Formats: sequence, C-alpha cells, structure tokens
Amino acid sequence: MPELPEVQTIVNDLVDAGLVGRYIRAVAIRWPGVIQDMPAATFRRRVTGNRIQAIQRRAKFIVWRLEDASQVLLHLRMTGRLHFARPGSRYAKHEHIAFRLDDGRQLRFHDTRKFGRFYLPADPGAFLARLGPEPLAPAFSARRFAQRLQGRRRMLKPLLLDQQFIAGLGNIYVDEALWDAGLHPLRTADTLQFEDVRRLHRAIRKALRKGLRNMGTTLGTGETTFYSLARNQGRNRDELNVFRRTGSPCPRCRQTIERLVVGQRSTHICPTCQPPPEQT
DNA sequence: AAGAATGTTACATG
DNA sequence: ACATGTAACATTCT
Repeated sequence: MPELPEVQTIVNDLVDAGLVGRYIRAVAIRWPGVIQDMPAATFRRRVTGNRIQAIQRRAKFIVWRLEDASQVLLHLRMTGRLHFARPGSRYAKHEHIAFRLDDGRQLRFHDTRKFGRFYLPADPGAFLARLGPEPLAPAFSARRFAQRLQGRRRMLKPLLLDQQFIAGLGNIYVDEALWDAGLHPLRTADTLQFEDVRRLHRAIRKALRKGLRNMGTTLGTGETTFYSLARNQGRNRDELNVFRRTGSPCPRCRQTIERLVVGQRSTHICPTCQPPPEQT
C-alpha cells in the first residue's frame, strides 16, 4: 500500500491526531515477528515509558523520535495500517502490536500479510543514512539526480524502485513518472540524455506531489487496501494515468496501455509515449 | 481457482 | 563493485 505520499499522509494524520507529546504507557506485542532485529521483550522494555517527541517520515519509514533520543521506525511494507482503539476492546484479526498512550487511547498496528516491521536501531542516523535522497527535498535538483545516475547502467524501473538509489518511490509512482517522462522502464540509465534526466526528475516530483495532494492512492475496497487513520482513503486512484489501467486508452495519445513484468513487478506503459529501447 | 498484490531482502550467477 | 534473476516472507483479492 504505502509509498512516499501514503506514508506522509499517515504521518500527517498521526500528528493531527495528537500523537506528538504522548507517553507510551504500555506495549502489547501479540506477534513477536513484528519486531525486527531485536527480541520483542527488549523492544517493549525500551519503548515503554518513553515519550514521542516528534513524528516524521524518511523514505517509506514512519519515524517516532523518542525522548531518550532513540527512534522507533515503522515500515508498513504492503498492507500495514495504524489505527486508534479503546484499550480493552477486542483485538481484530491481524492486529500484531498495540501501544497504550497516556491519554487513554491505544494505537494498534494491523497487517494482513505480516510483512510490516518495527525497528529500534542502535544508531538510527546510520540506519537511515543508507537510504537514497528524498525526491521532494529542495536539495534534490535535476543536477544532483544526474550525478547519481552517472555511471549507472541498470534499467530505469528497478533503479527507481531501489531505496538506496532514491527514497520513497514504489510501483505506482515509478510507472506514473516514467509515463509522464516518456521513458520506457527497460531503458537503462546510461542511455539518458540530460534532457531525459530533467524530464524524469520533474515527472517524479510531479507524481509524488499529486499523490500527496490527493492524500495517497487507495486501490480496491478490500481489507488490504490503503487507509490512513480513521479509514481515510486517498483520492489519487482516479487520477492515475497508466498504473493498473491495462487496456484503457493512454490519456495523452489514446493508444492502449500495456502491462509487462519488469524485475518481478507489474509495469504499465503506453507503447507509443514510451518507445522501447533498441535491442541488439 | 490460479495468479496477482502499493515491498524488501537474501542468495546465486554473471 | 555492479547487474540481473529467483525465491521467500503470509494472506487476501480478483
């Protein structure tokens, strides 16, 4: 579910819900696998009694900065969700961990596919420093993007999905950005002219900002689709140009949108707007 | 009812 | 070091 716009939407909603400043009174871990790289009991002990001083996003991580300078990182992966519940109310299926707060609420993490994870790294700065640049940061210029692309020969789609190369993009927004830039996902980075790089840079930021403005993309109506807190759905789905629109006309040229698989991921293109690379 | 699903990582191979 | 491919994680939806 969550790429940069969805994660940012959730972070904004958590802040609006008054999570900043709350003390965590108790942590109930119902499935220990939800804690990564650390025994669940250790996580519980270190987090209990701590106070949330700030809530931020870095790449696709939700970051809680705690009073003792440690940082709880949450990655939702495909189907993770957060919501508030009354303490003592019955646990729903797939609720793996719950945080009781000092204001009487309980924040619960729900994840059908159980891919989502909580991290409490010894050195959060180093942990997050491995990730690529934030595409919406003012410092991320077309020039800087071109420098990062320099010397790379990977195909554009897997490269843009690589969180160490650039942070926050996922399957939806990569397809949307490549379509907008008129670049085929199988093109390799070394075939781009600076004009292509500039268009791609602009397209990435445009796709992410649009997603943010629409409070994320919600696909389908089922259990596993994107909701922020309070079951809010994003509006971005209606504005997608190619993603999961196989067989529909391209909004730019009316050619039929095609689906292909690149690097194990479903990929959507307009074969006219995104000419395939020369193969020899 | 098989195949796909908004993500990442480990491992193997070139 | 880089690039690419495959499997795995677990469950639900189409």
